[in-house]
Amino acid sequence: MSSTYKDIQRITGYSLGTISKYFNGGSLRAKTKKDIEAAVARLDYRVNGFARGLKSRKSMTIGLLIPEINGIFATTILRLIVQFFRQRGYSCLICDCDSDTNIEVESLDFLLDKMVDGIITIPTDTSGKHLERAHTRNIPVVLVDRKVDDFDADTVVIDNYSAGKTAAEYLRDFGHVNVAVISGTQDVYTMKQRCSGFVDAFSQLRKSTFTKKNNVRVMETNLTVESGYIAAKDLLTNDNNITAIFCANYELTLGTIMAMKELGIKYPAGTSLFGFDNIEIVRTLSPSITLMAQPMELLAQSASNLLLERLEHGSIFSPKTIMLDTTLIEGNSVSNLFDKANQMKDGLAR
Amino acid sequence: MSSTYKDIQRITGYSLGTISKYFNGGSLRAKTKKDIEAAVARLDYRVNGFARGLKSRKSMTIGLLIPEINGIFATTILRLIVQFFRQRGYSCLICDCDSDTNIEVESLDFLLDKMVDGIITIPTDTSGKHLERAHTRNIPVVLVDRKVDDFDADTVVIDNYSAGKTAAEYLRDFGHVNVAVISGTQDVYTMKQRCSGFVDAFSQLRKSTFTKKNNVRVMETNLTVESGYIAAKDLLTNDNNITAIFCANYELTLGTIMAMKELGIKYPAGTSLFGFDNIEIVRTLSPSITLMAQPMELLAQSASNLLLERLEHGSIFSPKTIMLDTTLIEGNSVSNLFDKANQMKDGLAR
DNA sequence: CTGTTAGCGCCTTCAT
DNA sequence: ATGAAGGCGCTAACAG
Repeated sequence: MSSTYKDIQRITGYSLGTISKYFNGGSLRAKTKKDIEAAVARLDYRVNGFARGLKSRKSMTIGLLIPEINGIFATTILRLIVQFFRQRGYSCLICDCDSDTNIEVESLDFLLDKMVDGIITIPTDTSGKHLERAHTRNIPVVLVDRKVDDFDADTVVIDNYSAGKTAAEYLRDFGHVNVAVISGTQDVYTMKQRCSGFVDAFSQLRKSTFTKKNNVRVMETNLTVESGYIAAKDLLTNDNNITAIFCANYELTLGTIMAMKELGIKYPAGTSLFGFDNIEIVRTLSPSITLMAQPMELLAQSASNLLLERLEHGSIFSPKTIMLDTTLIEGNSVSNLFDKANQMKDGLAR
Repeated sequence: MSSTYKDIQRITGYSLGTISKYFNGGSLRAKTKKDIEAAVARLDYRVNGFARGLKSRKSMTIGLLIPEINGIFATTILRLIVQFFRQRGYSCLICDCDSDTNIEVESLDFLLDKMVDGIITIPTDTSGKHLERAHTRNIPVVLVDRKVDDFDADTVVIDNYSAGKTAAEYLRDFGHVNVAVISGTQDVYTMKQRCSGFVDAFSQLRKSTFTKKNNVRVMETNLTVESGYIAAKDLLTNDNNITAIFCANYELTLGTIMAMKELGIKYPAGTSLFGFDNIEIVRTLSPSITLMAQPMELLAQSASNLLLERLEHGSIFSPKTIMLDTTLIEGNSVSNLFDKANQMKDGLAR
């Protein structure tokens, strides 16, 4: 059983009101502070968060709800957010839902039951209706990475469509026509956007330049290294026309690299590779990978600031959406087919 | 502002006590239940966790405290534990401390403040003294993966020393003498144990068999893919005598594989590779990796059961330690130098 | 089976 | 600057 104000009162003689002030920043005599401080130390006293929350209705806790605790993107963002709020006196409560929408709802309720002051989530469910439960209780919600159809709240996403388009244009400018995408399933907001951007860019190309129908083979799989690896291996062993692969997220990029290396296919010489996310190991490989980089810090920071704003100024109305740009990081994983063609004409290298 | 028992009372006419029973499993008339149920639905009522916790002093919540939310081993275990407790009506509260002992203490206090009923932790601090704070409050603690010097509690670890030894003996039996270890720093319990087991096995070897001092070069670095990659690259470019590398955890294994592939060093032909942890992508690579596999499910299950036992039967005394065995998974990443020697004699392969 | 009552530990006026 | 008193929403023990 832990100690309470009463214990401190017994030791110091001060009243409960005075002791409360000590913990909540009232003005006290130096000696009073000292006395209470000593008692606190002696008792190893900690304020009871439940009792405090019961009155103040604030828990100084933020709920974080993400699809997978194993996803590098999510956990990277998560860490930055946790850090942000720790520095401001908030703790974070982390839930993952295994990409299961039922568990997602459960977890949301769990967070609400724990009286979190606000929620930042990468939603799994595409409708997002479950999040209404938070707004009903006047708990602000910030969406990160994925938009949602039926729920309006502050949102931070990157311009996924443009990212896909940029990748496509880059490959096109290097002469690639037969390309493939390794992507997650299209019910994931980011995947759909990135694929659409990519495929649309190539479709326009078809209309204008090419007579033969150009292929954009889109392979959909799970968002894991292993899935990407399997998909890439499948693709590379069965489709010999592909000159370039666009991987729509980090795990898929890594899996594809593993598959290529295993098959002895070098990039860019054998097949060109265009990746996503400038994090972890991919950042240090050589040849370096050409990829679209997301501004992770900015994402985390924007989301955190949006929520903090709501926490400090109340009101859930007129939500903002922030769309951040991705950056093309040029490495050496995409070959220039035009150069190649020229070189062959000139009788140079292969 | 959310609704309370009083609101339900106003609608149904039942007293607070009866309503409380509805939420805590007392026996009520069918009609009474129906009435309350209807009111609850209408109000979208949820029990106030603060008020409940204040009385009952139970939260039906387990605290999980780990070093890094990015570590695959930890998060794999974590998911299994969360699943276990979810099925039994408990929720889990996840904290990571960035491998920072100060944050670890803070996070522990956070968990205690949230009135968790029990804690499962992979400790960062090697002393573990901070965990006393939990026992003082009569909160049971279960340690997973790492032992701790100054705190006695239920513990589940694998036999890391034997794992290292087994790896060493395997390499030795295949004729490897100049070997290297890529490891985390020795202040991490598992790393120290695995390295000791490995190095000891080779030291004995030296005493008995070899005249020349054999090398076990131990490289210590951070427990990330990137660190393993850098260490392996360094090792492989600067030390030509090494015939085999033992990687002491999953991330280091993966990093080493990336480095080898990048340098064009094939395993087992170029340098042999002995890994750790049979998870994720490493499981599917070919040539397959020879490695020591940890029984992840059993680890998670054992830890969960130990804690559940404490939760249901009280008493923190006479803690148990469970030590689980690792399994040698034989792949094709270690070459048999004896065979090779024979083959050369016979004028066969390279 | 249902109602009454007395706190759980803390915060917040309102006095002093 | 300090003390006294009431109540936050819920639980539990005891009546009825």
